[in-house]
Amino acid sequence: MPTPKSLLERAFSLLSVFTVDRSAVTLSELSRHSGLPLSTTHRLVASLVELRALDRAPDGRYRVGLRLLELGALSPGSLDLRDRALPFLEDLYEVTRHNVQLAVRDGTEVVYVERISARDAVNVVTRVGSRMPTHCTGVGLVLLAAAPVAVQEAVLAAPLKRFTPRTIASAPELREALARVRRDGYAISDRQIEMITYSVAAPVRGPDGDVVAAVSVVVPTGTRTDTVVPAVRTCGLAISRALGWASH
Amino acid sequence: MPTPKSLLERAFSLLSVFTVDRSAVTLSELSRHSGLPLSTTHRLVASLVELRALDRAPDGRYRVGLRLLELGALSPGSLDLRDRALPFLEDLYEVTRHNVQLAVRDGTEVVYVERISARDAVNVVTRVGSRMPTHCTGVGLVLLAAAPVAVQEAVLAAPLKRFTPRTIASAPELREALARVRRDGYAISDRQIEMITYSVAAPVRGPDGDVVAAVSVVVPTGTRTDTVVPAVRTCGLAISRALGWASH
DNA sequence: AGGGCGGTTTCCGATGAGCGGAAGGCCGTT
DNA sequence: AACGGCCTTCCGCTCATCGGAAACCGCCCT
Repeated sequence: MPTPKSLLERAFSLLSVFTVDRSAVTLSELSRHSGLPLSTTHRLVASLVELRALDRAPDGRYRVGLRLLELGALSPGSLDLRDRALPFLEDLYEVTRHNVQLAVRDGTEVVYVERISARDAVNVVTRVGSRMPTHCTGVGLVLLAAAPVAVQEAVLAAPLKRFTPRTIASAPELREALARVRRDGYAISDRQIEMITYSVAAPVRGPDGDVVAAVSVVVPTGTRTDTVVPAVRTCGLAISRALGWASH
Repeated sequence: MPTPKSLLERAFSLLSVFTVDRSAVTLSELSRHSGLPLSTTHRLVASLVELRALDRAPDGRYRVGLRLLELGALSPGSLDLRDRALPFLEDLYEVTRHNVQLAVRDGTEVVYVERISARDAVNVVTRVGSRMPTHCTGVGLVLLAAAPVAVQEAVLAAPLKRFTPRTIASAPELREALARVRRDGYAISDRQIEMITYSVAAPVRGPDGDVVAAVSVVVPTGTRTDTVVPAVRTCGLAISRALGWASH
């Protein structure tokens, strides 16, 4: 948070203090974590509460306000995409009984817009609204493979975060993986996040044929791919069709 | 939008231009609908794009950015509540095969935080993040019945919007309905929104026993209540228990 | 009781960020 | 060529914002 100057920047650096494991904070915590002077924080927070962007709990702590949930629900993918995709995601879940996810790309990252979580499934690292790098997730590889070259270069140029020994961590490896995704039409991210799971992802296309999202399912290491892959690919095609895409 | 003066107010009046059926707008539309001068709009929008609160589509139109989805996902209910409740909501869906909803109260309105939509269910008026009045929805009645008196009075004092001939539209009716909810421990909102559906709702309690949310299921008019009511109530109790509530 | 402490709220003068009218550029359409 | 949307840039005035300081409020400890 290097000295934000504009008011909006300040306001957002306040909002950025909230994370999954820090969802209710006091005023002073907000001040400390955002780096803003206390009195400034106080004033801004008051405005944000006024606008319902923040909520003040009876105990004095602040939480993210429902206004933001409302606005977030309008973000691309949360509207058309989400509604149309849901039934097909449910089908995919029905078949696989593992975590099913729908994600879109935002810059060099992926953002999950929908998730169906199996009650007793492996992994729960992702949630709606959360971000992950593109290089190490199934959805990421699918979305990156279809992204503008500039974005791909940006990812390739930056250091690739490693989660496990199997994580793609070098540019050549990543290039090869992307080529494979383009050739095959789907991606497998094998034990890149955790050693006990791999994910299979397929593209979702809009009416013009460009990739607007990716579906994936996360299954335990050892699951046979020959049943999962067709299911995911079919799901991707089905959602694409529901979005108005007609294969050439 | 009566002449917002603070910068944040202006920014939010821009964001408020976006709605479910107006999710992509041009700069001038933003200016017109928000009432802000064009050059001001231009400057603010640029900042918001910078912060990823807005996205600019290739065609020049603006959409709500994924940053807001990310932040919205941290709002109360979207975190703890949502995750813990989901499995039980799925159970309820499994049993009823109709639209299942989870909502919290925000001031005098309810906001839906989770929804499981049956593919071929009646009604799709609600969606995650959307708001409804308290007086005419099942979840609304449950939440209002448990709300501070000040909130109840505020609702009773304001005009009650009527959707159908069956909508509760007078203060005495509403008082009686709330009393019934408190007595029975659940609410039935019969044909208040559409004449072809009614909804059954039950409270969800936090560790301290206070009502933090409400579950409901929307079923077609004519469905027998004696199977639906126990299912919804049980679901509400199950989620409460999962949240740490122990019925004294 | 006293006193220290962490958090919260209020005040107010200086200042620079934000304001928005105006002018100019870039399409399509008539 | 002229018109009419829409978008972008410029720039001098001014008022909203800034933040240090000081008071305020429980709360715990001695």
